[in-house]
Amino acid sequence: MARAATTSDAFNAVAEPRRREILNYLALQERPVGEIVDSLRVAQPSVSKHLRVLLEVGLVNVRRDGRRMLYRTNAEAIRPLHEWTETFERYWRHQLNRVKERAERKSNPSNDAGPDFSSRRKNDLDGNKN
Amino acid sequence: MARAATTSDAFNAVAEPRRREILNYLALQERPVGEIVDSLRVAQPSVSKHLRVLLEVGLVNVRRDGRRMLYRTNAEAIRPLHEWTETFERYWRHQLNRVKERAERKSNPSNDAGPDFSSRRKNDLDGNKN
DNA sequence: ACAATATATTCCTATATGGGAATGTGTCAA
DNA sequence: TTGACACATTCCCATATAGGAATATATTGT
Repeated sequence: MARAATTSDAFNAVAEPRRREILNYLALQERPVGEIVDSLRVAQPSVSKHLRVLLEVGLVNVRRDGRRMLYRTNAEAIRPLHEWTETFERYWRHQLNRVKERAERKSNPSNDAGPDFSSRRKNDLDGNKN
Repeated sequence: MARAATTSDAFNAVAEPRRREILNYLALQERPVGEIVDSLRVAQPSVSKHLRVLLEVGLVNVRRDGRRMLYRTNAEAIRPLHEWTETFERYWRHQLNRVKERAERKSNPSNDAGPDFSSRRKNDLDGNKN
């Protein structure tokens, strides 16, 4: 199986950075495609395609105004993401506390041991990725 | 250009539903891979691969315990997503107000016009997709 | 040293992507 | 009707997936 379609849900649609920019831009006011093109410096067909994806997952609305199409962010569709991330809020608060505690104990001089590999994080295995 | 790598940032990593499940599961406690396999009913190699992605973007931590690897969600890495979605909170509040107003006006009987296509949303153009 | 356990990696393939270029479609104005 | 303008769609392609199957690696107990 390949990766899920970008149009399968808001999570996938929003994974693309340009689409996030567009959503930011269209949050305040509705705007015609041409203004998005000019403001974000992206080719027009590219913008149209991104808007199509956003429209399919309900992240934007459109209405026609003469020959222009006015798009606007539908903030409501972002709520599910907000709510999912929110369930982790209490955890990072805890972690912050733990970090603080460790920092406080740090004033206590006792360990000068080597580096700690007990909890690897990203760049340990980055190896290659340029 | 193809889609950005799943390992390019938290947004992309989290787009995959199974990876979100894993993050939920590992938020409370650290767990060995085997338990994830059993609990979420996913093939072991699949779980390992998802964990690799999550590790590369810093969404989980690991530490070894004998022959087991204990993974745990690093909630802190989810904050950027939370913060991005948060910038839209005020907008959906506004929209909710507008919806409420409309609902209140609804008690006023006056319009029986046809359907409104002025603001298309998803399923209007869904056409085919299965 | 060896078998058993736990996890990671590799190989395979169908599928969807995003950008660029070219072209299609719809709307207005004269 | 025709031309100009504003968008949308199509075609092409290099690239990266997620899952399944098979295999590799690491650690422990005997």
